[in-house]
Amino acid sequence: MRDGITMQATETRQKRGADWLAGAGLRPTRQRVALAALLIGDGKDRHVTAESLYAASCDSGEKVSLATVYNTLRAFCEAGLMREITVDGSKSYFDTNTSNHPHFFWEDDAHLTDAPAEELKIAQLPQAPEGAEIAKVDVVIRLRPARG
Amino acid sequence: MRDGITMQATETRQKRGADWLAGAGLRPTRQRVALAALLIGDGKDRHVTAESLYAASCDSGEKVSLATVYNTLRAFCEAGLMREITVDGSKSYFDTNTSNHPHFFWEDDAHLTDAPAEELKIAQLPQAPEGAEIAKVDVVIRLRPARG
DNA sequence: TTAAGTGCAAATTATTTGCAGTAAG
DNA sequence: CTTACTGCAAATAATTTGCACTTAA
Repeated sequence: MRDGITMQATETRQKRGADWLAGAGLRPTRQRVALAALLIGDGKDRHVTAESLYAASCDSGEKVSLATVYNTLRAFCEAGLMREITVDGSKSYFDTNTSNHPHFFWEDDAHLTDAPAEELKIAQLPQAPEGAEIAKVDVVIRLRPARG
Repeated sequence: MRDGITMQATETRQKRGADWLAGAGLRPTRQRVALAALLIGDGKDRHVTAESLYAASCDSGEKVSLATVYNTLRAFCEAGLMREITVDGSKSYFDTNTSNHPHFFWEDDAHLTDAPAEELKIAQLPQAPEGAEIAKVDVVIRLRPARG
């Protein structure tokens, strides 16, 4: 073990992943535990696409098919463990932080990060039209490299 | 002419469409004028998908291929005549209202409408991280049918 | 044992593109 | 005339699905 703080034993990360699954009543299969470990193993929030998570799992040496990555991300969302974020028409992003919060979308390399929720203050929101109610408000702050 | 107010002559609508194109320096081909007439012919803002606009053009009797609808919507966006809105991972929406304003997304039938910009008051926005600047802030208010 | 999960390859959906023909300036 | 536009059909890209096989409970 080269680094006691940042490099956790794989077993620890997998334990956390398994617990996370158990909390949602999901069957802890080898591939789900592996993906869960990659997603929340170090306790940090993460934003992934199916492709990026698939790449990460390949890198980590775990063998999980791309179809399973897709199915698993869907299952995690349905179980309330993750949230799907819509920012770019072409692909779907998934966030391990399920609280309601704004996002930064970096237009130059199309990646997503959390924006500090406490810095966003909405003083007034348009009211929902008759017969409808607000399900969710999505705020995406698109960023580009600063000029100069 | 059955209705002098709501039913405008096709020529009038097409004239408007042609002017709109001319204002952006786009060549007024038959298909562009037809699509433009459908989009802004009556002066109202409109939200379309490539498919919905294609369907509308078929209904109106104009013959425009789906590929051309896609290419034309892109061209209109590049020319600044329309704005692309990202709300649903699966398809792209296009808005004839190019001002910065929030949207209502009706989850039950996946359609989009404008939300009143004056009713949205953002008191504070997260500041852009070092080296980045805010290009745009997208606000999408997701609606579901009110319970009951 | 048995219902749920997995992996592959084929299917779908939204969108783009190559290219030959058509039309606008 | 000359370059941009159009339409078709084929190509892509992201994602889903059918189905035989595996595995957790």
